[in-house]
Amino acid sequence: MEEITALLKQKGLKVTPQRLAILNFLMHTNEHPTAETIYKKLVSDFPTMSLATVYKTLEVLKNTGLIQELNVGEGSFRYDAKTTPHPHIVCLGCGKVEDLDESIFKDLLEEVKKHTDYKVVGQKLYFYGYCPACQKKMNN
Amino acid sequence: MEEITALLKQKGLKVTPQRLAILNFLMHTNEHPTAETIYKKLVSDFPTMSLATVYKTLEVLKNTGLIQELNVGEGSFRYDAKTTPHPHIVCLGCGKVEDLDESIFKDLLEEVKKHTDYKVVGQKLYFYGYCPACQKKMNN
DNA sequence: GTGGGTGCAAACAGTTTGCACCTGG
DNA sequence: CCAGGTGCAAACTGTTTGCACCCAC
Repeated sequence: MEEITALLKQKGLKVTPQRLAILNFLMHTNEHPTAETIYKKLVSDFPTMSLATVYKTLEVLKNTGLIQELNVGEGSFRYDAKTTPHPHIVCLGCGKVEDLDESIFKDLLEEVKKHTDYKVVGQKLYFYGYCPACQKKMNN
Repeated sequence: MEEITALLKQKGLKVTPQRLAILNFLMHTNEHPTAETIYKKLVSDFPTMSLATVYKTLEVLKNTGLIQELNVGEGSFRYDAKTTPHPHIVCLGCGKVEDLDESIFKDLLEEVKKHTDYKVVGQKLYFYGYCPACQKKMNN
């Protein structure tokens, strides 16, 4: 928990129990939760926590670069404490979102720059498919 | 307009003026409009057209594969009548969305399949940057 | 004629905002 | 002590739904 306190201080943010809880949760999960999910996981430990605080906190964490926001094409955003640009894969069966190795796109950015006169500063790569568990379900 | 009529019939859809207008508009623009944008462009010609109809129509066109839905990370969806999977680039200055050549990711899917045990069926690639016009603005 | 499509209004989900109170530094 | 954070409720945006009417086939 100290490293998390340090991260927040380093960005000039006040260290509050709510921020610690949210950032800590995001850094120890790989399920790419939505604001709603985060809120539900945390209310039990922080009964006064409100959804508005979760949103506001996610906003500041995003703006300071401590987390990144994903949009895999649902009606809502997901959040990820792994801030290096890396591709995600979405299971169309159960909706879960997992990381893919970023080695996949080693030459991709160069290739894009060659084909456009935009000044490229970021990328989001999403793949869609069926996870092993859902494939099994479909074969039954 | 006949080709559009044919496309709808071919999918077993009733050919209504609203559907013709929406699909026609999408097939002759490259601006990747939102439902709202489509609605605003069409009300002048179809004063009785409602936003609900636009949404319902986009839904059926999407389900029959005549258009695809994009989500570049705004709060809303955009629609594209070019249904081949191709990457998009989003201008962070003015918000416009343009197509990129799909040749960019020729080996990408193979690479992904090698790194995952998901059954991969689709992909969405978004790049973010500044278009030439917005770059110019920033330098002034 | 009838089943599917349309259009209105109302409902809904996710997110944002205003403001009084609270608290970390 | 006070600037900034929190929490509630209300507002807002984008999207969906229920239902009566309409029209393409």
